[in-house]
Amino acid sequence: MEYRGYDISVKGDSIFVNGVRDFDPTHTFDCGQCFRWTREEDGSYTGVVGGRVANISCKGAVTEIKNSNLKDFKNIWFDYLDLGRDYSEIKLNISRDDTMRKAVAFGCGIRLLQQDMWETLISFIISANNRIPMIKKVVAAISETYGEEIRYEGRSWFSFPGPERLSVCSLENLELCKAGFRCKYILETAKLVASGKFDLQSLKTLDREEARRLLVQLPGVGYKVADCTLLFSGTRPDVFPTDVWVKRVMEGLYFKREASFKEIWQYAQDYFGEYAGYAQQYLFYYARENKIGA
DNA sequence: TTGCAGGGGTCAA
DNA sequence: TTGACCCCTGCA
Repeated sequence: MEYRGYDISVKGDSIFVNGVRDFDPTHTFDCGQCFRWTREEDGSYTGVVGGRVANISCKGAVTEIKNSNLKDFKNIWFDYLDLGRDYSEIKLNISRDDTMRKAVAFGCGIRLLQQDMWETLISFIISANNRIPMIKKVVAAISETYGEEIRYEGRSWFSFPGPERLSVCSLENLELCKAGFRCKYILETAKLVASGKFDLQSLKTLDREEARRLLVQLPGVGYKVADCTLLFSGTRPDVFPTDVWVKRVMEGLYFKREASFKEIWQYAQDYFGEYAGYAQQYLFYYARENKIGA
């Protein structure tokens, strides 16, 4: 059958999506935007999204989603994998110089996932002054402790707990998940969201600066975490999360001198415009994998 | 083996 | 503008 430009077929518990361009699971799941996907020996990735476990792999233009069905594909995976967006146009748009052309070629299979806003927010609160393997461990520990168990192919997976669940756990228990000084931020943020004092979904309808201004009022959230939350939840494609890596890369490749975070943010807005977030992700992946700025 | 610096930031002074 | 911060890893 055909669905929104893709040729879909179903075999057993697998969905085969034919016609997917600009997608490589390694680029997408290992570029630092998500922390819940595990690489399997065959190069496929298994992860948990919205209480569903799936295994995703790619052969040419055919993407296979195991442990899925047509309904889940339409309701979850199509949007999650950002399949409604034309990446060729984005790549063309942001390939404004040699550096960006190299970065885009290097991470050609990156797609920006439309992740759950709540999980993204907490994940990036954990990311503060932290490294990716550690962030993954902490997110996994929180899920195992407070989430729902899901069995798949003899293994246990766990959904990420909602704000209601996290808001009622004790700080002492949460600290067992090894988030360190970030635990109190997680707990306080959970309470604000669970009580309705902070409405995450409303961010989708606000303009960019208003959404950022609100997010940084949450404990443990500064502009970097706010921008990651907005970008990786598919809310705003035009933010440019600027961490020390991106800062060093921008200084080295564009400014040729030291520059402030604010300066870099403004430059990215002017230079990359509406797709600044995509540019950031290609640049970051390129820089990290090639140790540029290390 | 032990010790120490520092990490994809944020907060408070 | 600057240091502290949990926890873990890498490297003397």
